[in-house]
Amino acid sequence: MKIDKSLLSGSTSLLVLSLLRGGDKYGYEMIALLEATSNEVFQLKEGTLYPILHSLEKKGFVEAYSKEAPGGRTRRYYRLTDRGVRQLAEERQQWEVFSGAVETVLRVTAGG
Amino acid sequence: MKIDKSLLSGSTSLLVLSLLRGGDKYGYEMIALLEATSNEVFQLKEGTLYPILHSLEKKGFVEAYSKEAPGGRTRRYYRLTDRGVRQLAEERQQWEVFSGAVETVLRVTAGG
DNA sequence: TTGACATACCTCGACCATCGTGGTATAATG
DNA sequence: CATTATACCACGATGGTCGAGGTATGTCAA
Repeated sequence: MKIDKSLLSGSTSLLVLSLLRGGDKYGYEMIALLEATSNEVFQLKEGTLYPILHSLEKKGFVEAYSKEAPGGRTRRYYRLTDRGVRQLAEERQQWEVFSGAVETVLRVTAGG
Repeated sequence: MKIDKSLLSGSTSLLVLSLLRGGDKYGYEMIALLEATSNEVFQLKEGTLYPILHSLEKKGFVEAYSKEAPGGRTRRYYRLTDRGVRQLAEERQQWEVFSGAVETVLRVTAGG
């Protein structure tokens, strides 16, 4: 199912931080991983992800380092910082509150 | 709890359509109602809601009509059209898919 | 060795949704 | 008569995402 893009707004950093909680990852990997774990619902574009990663780095939530891949190519890995862990917890809670509120409105008004 | 505004993106029309499923309403009323039913999580600004209402009207999902209020003031009520009902069903399903996908990513990557 | 393709990173301009501010007007309150 | 609450609306700014494009390397087959 095609999802309206604007729904994604605001949850991307939560998703990225969440991915990194499972271990360091590089950009291209995250896009594929997000697509796989979400059943193709999330199909982040590179033009979306890289700016997000740079912004998270600037805010001190992630740290980047380069590492040689088996083939000899260099990849840019991202690691969650302590501040990033705290930020993840914060954004997770915001997500719970927000989605809970949406569900409540849907339930109350539509008798669902 | 303060919610990042961008989380709201994309779900506002769902919320508005959903409100109207419970009966015709006017703008000012919707803002107050959304705030109340969501436990103060949603605090739509007028500058946000009215453009949304006009856009929904333009798309044929709602119809507007003026009605005199008890005091003598004129209010602009909005009513869900048949197309609006279908659109609501569509957006509801998108929301379910989307929020389910977020939950999945959170669960898988953070062992929650 | 040449071309095609997948991997991998990045930038930039455009778009769109939301916000904040400000404006208008009426009814109720003191 | 001034203030507050109600009620509608427009407009410029902001910020997140997209699409398109650029660069570079490794792999595979012809």
